[in-house]
Amino acid sequence: MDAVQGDPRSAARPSDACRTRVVLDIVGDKWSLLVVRNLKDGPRRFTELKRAIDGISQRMLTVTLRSLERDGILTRTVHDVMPPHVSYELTEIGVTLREATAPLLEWSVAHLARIDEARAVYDARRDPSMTS
Amino acid sequence: MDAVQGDPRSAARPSDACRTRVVLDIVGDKWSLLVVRNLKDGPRRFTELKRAIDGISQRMLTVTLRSLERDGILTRTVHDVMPPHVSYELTEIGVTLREATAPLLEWSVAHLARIDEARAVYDARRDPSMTS
DNA sequence: CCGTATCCAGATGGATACTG
DNA sequence: CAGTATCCATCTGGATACGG
Repeated sequence: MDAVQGDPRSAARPSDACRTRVVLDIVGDKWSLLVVRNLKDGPRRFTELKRAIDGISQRMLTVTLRSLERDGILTRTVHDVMPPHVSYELTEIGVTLREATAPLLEWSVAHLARIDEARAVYDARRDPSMTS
Repeated sequence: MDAVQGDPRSAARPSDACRTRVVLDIVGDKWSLLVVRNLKDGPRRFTELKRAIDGISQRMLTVTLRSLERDGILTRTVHDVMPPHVSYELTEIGVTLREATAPLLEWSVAHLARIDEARAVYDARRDPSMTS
């Protein structure tokens, strides 16, 4: 809680932790990144998102959208017609966030195979499926 | 589980979810990103990391390091001397991962104020601290 | 010094049923 | 259509104690 004393070569100052925390608080959960990516081509309705994001429950879509709305990543617009019609759209900040996540997504595409391989090697050493 | 049929304009195919999942499985937890960032200047010992990352418990540092090792993000090297000495270092892949996360960190720095503001506005509307 | 083991509280998220 | 409410299983991570 107090200021860092001692040698400053040690890497992380509290603000460092703070920055990573901010990002993870926004997109570190199970669905946020997926929602943000699904809004890349413009506004989408609740049900469209529900169908596009495979496996998400109604509750989690609502929770995720509310959280992103609170953070100013997207806007929620109610069109008061029958039947009810609600659309979600990235804000300017939301667009910049999506762009900032792009390298990470590309990274995962580029290295997915290597990661699977590394995991297999690691697991094989610890759990060699050997008899007795 | 089966192939997507119907109109392809709907944004996310299963592989999309898969990619985001891969990334979040690696750095989506509470400490991984912090550990990766703390290894940016070269190898660090367990205790160095422990002191550098404020608030992390011994258990979580171990768990996080094991996970990153399994994914091929870092290497664990035991120097068999007295007292015991273990050092951790980013692999080539680990370095690329750190680079891929940089935009996201910069994004959080650039937009932190706007996000706080957005949250305050949102909360003020829903919880106006009004009497009855 | 560098862990592992155990226990436990709180957060996360899925299923289901109900509403304007 | 677009939610909300409730309940519950699972996961995450912190505290503590102990071991090589």
